[in-house]
Amino acid sequence: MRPKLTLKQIAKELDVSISTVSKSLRDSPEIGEDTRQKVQAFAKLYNYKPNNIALSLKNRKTKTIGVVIPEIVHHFFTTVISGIEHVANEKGYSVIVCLSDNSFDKEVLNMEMLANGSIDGFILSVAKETMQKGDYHHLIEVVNQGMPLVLFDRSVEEVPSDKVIIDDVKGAKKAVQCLIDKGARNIGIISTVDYISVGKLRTQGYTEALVENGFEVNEKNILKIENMDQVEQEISAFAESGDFDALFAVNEHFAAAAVRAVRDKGQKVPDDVQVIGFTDGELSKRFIPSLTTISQHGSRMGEEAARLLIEKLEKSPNEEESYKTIIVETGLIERESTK
Amino acid sequence: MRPKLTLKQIAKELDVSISTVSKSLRDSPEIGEDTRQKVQAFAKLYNYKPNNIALSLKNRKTKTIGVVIPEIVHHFFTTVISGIEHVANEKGYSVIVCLSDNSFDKEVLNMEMLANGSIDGFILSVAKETMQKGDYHHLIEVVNQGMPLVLFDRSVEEVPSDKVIIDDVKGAKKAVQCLIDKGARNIGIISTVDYISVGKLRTQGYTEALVENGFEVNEKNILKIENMDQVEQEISAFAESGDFDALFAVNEHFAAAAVRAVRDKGQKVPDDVQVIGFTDGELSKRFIPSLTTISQHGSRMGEEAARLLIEKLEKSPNEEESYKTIIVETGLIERESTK
DNA sequence: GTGAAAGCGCTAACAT
DNA sequence: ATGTTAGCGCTTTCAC
Repeated sequence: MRPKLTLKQIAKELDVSISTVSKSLRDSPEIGEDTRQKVQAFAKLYNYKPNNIALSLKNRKTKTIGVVIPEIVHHFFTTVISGIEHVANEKGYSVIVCLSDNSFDKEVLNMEMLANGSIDGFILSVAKETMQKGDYHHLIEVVNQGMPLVLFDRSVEEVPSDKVIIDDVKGAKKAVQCLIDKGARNIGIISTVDYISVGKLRTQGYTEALVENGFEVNEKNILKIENMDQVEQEISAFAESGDFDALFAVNEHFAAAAVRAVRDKGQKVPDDVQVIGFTDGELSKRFIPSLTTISQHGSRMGEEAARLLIEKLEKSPNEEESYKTIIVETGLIERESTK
Repeated sequence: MRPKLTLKQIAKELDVSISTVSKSLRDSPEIGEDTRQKVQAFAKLYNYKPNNIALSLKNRKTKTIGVVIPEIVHHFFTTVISGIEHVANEKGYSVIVCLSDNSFDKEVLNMEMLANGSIDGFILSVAKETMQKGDYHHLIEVVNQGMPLVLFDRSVEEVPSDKVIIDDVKGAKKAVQCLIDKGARNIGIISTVDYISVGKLRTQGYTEALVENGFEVNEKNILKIENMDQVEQEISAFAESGDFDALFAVNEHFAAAAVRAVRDKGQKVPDDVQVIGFTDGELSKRFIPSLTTISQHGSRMGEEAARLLIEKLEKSPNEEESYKTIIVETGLIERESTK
């Protein structure tokens, strides 16, 4: 077992001072040609690589980005991470991923841990529980300490920071408009409870689209799923409860469950009931029928978030503060679950 | 903007020495009761937290685990990460995730980056390209430097390290046996090319199961998918090519595609053709028909890997070296795609 | 009971 | 052209 080489050891080995070694390796003009050659050759031979931790301590920056997300077993977040990774690596940054499990406490804990020098800045999507509590101290605290923060997807107005979001209202309108254009007249929405901002906004988009098309909004056509353990049952009951010719689901699981509920009811998708989802994942693509969906472009969001963060990290500290919000356009992907 | 507090500042503020502050905070008995109280109160008030980087440098350990995986947009890896995260956090470790994108070069680069002091040990699943090349220098190098490494899923014999794998052969046999028990007589397998060890092993399991049951093995019933861009077409052609009454797919995408191919051919799942997959993801669960599958217990694998790594990290360095291989049992989850 | 000093690995201003 | 020194934030040994 051969432990990692340090400058000190090289210096001893070559019988020069540590700083000579350091300068040689960084091609400082102060150093004589021959010494430089010698040192570089030695370093190369033994595959010297500077210690990141020491560099971090010295430079007061770690070149790593902390990502905190509610859950990873979720295709959307996964694509976001992938987007973040790509631009981060491109610019020489590492990514450290923490999961909040949608818990407020874990979110706080993770952030504290990372904020103590481990990272240069945050990219974060707020935990469900945090939104519920409406307590954003930890986020505000972090920006007060001068650590850049980019919020994405589940973002909150109360925190002064860069943001990358989609236009949920517009996306939902797009979905509903699509259904109306395809002849739907009695459209149900399967959404989440209102404290999840995306659920709320998508419901709003649904309502607006109906109104703009001169349709009535019927509260009975709006399902807000509370308990994630009973998604199937709730959706089944909902489908039974009304005479829908189209259903708009705010995520792909709900959409899949909706298709199943329609089937169970003895109706056909898309002939009797059209279904449209939100978030374009594997499930939507592979499902039979494959699901028409509003795509969120997760990896685009990740890329934008990373770019925004790195931009902030690398600008001179005395530039004036300003926060951007990037709205990533949603797309409509038509597949088999609509006519 | 209020930057992070350091020991130095506390010392100045309280007009004591840095070491007094340090000791007070760590409840050293050397320090007088009153000073200790004073320091601790101050630290608490201003929410002092020690700098991780400085601690890492001092202790020569980072309390973080590096995870390198081929891709994240893949439910299995996602569940593994989630498993790793949970036990890591429990034991006070952070997790830093890097993607190799199945590229040899990116795998090497990522590992070099992480190995330079950023982490205490690796959990890794080998990139496709790396397996293809059969070049494991970077892995061996890392263990030679004394950095613990745990390989999971796509593991390689050539590297002396702990391993967490599933018994692919046995899992595949379980799948095929299930099909045979349910009356299948002409079973096709949809696999990957042989340099992907899991593809090879699962194909082997398939063959063994057939032989053990007194069936003939027909090369024409074995599809090895080469080009991931043409999965659908290849599977369609394969389904058309034979008169199968059951198909065993080595992952869930292939299984979903198989169902579709069967449908396109005008046959029914499971009545005419039964289908069974490998890896239990969202897709299998939500698909219609939902897919019978061999489950890999990704999060169990992640947990085991993390436990193995942390165990090694925390044992005294002079204990004798020994490598464990943990085989996580596969399970059979019966759903609608089999009779 | 408190503080000074060394050291983790590295860089850079400042000697020589 | 090379070396010495200080310092990033922290712990710990050793003096006082």
